Amino acid sequence: MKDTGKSKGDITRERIIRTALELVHTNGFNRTSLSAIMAAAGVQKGNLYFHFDSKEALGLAVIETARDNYFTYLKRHIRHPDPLEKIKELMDAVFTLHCRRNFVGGCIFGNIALEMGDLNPAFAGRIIAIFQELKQMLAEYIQAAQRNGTIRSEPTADRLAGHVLAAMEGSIMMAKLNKSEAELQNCLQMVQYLLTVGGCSAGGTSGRPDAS
Amino acid sequence: MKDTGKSKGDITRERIIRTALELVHTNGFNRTSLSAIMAAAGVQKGNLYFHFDSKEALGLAVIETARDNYFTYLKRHIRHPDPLEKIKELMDAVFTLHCRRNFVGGCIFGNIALEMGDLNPAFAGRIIAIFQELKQMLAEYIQAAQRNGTIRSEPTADRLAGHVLAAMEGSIMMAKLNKSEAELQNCLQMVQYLLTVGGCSAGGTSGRPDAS
DNA sequence: AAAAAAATATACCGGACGGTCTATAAATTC
DNA sequence: GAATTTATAGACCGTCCGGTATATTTTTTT
Repeated sequence: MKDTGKSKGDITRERIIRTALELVHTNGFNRTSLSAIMAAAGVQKGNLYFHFDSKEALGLAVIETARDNYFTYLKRHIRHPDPLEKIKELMDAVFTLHCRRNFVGGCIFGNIALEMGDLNPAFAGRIIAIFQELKQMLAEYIQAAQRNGTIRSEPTADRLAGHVLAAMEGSIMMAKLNKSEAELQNCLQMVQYLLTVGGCSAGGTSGRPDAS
Repeated sequence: MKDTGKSKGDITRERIIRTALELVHTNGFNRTSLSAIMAAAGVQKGNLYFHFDSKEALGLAVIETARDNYFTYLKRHIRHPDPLEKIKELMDAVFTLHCRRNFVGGCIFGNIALEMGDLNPAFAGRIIAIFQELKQMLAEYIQAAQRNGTIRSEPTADRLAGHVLAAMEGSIMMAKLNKSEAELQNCLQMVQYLLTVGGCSAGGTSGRPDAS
């Protein structure tokens, strides 16, 4: 038969990754055992090791898939032409994701960053690159909004983007810990304050956030 | 002999906690094995289990000691009478700590928050309380500065404090991941922007941060 | 000094871990 | 349809894990 895209092995491989992704997201990498992945994916050990050389290799594939899912999801939710609105849409999309998960798991990239940052250079390198992508995405929107006049021009777009990303990760940490969206909403408002108050010419499309 | 404070057992117990604290800080709780603690503390298993009922009990004692060390350290480094300066001193003290560690380990509370937040309610509860203490500390300084006129009065002190704490944790995560203090310094500056720019009457003792 | 309590040492346990090896079963190629 | 590659299954291994049970030493009390 001609090659029609996905072979049986590909499907199994993807199912393993998808299953492992969910388990790693909620339990962390080290606490997710191969046997747990095998049981959840309905796969025997020999099969798993046919598709992946090691647990680390599977972990890297999981990170890659998580990244792809994440950016696909983000791009699907950022539709507004105005750059400042795009930033809000981005943050809102991220935070909605965590609310839907009932704050279980938190940010899988942040989790891996803290769990493996000091232990596995390969993992750390991939997470660094993913955060860099995210920061770049934010920085482009911010820069456009600065040219637009809807965001203050004083601190560099890069600096502002770095802070927004850090604040988001910190807020997600607090949300996971407290099982509450309060800190996520607060982050959204505080970032709006930081970006728009003082030194920006126009109020943009939504104006200043209220202090409710 | 009369009781002169620390018995031999107390000293051993403290040595175990101190050793475990360092190991947990750099490797995480789950990846720190009892045998590693035993080897590093020069203690046999029977001795360890004489002082602690379980690994979890030891972990809770470690968190408690880390908390005490942390607040003692902070209070020692916050000396300025001006509340806005106190906030800067606090952040600076925290960040200096991480620089001195060469960004290895990061924030032990944040680490445990992400590692155990979904898995161990006892751990999560203690970390929640510690972050609450920190937030309260920040909120008091912020509120004083708001009355002072050196910090804008619009968002609640509580809201601002929550954001500062989240931003700090996120920055420490990035610093640990990238082994760089850049994100810590950026956090300090962005927080100063957020707190002081727009709506505050006076420039305080140090004025606006430059964008270097 | 004897008795009691506190503190430390050591051997052991069941189980889970990541990983390897070999045997098949299924699909593809020739 | 035979050969060969791809894919799956399952038994096995050495190691380390947290925890227990017991023995021994040290300290304190009487």
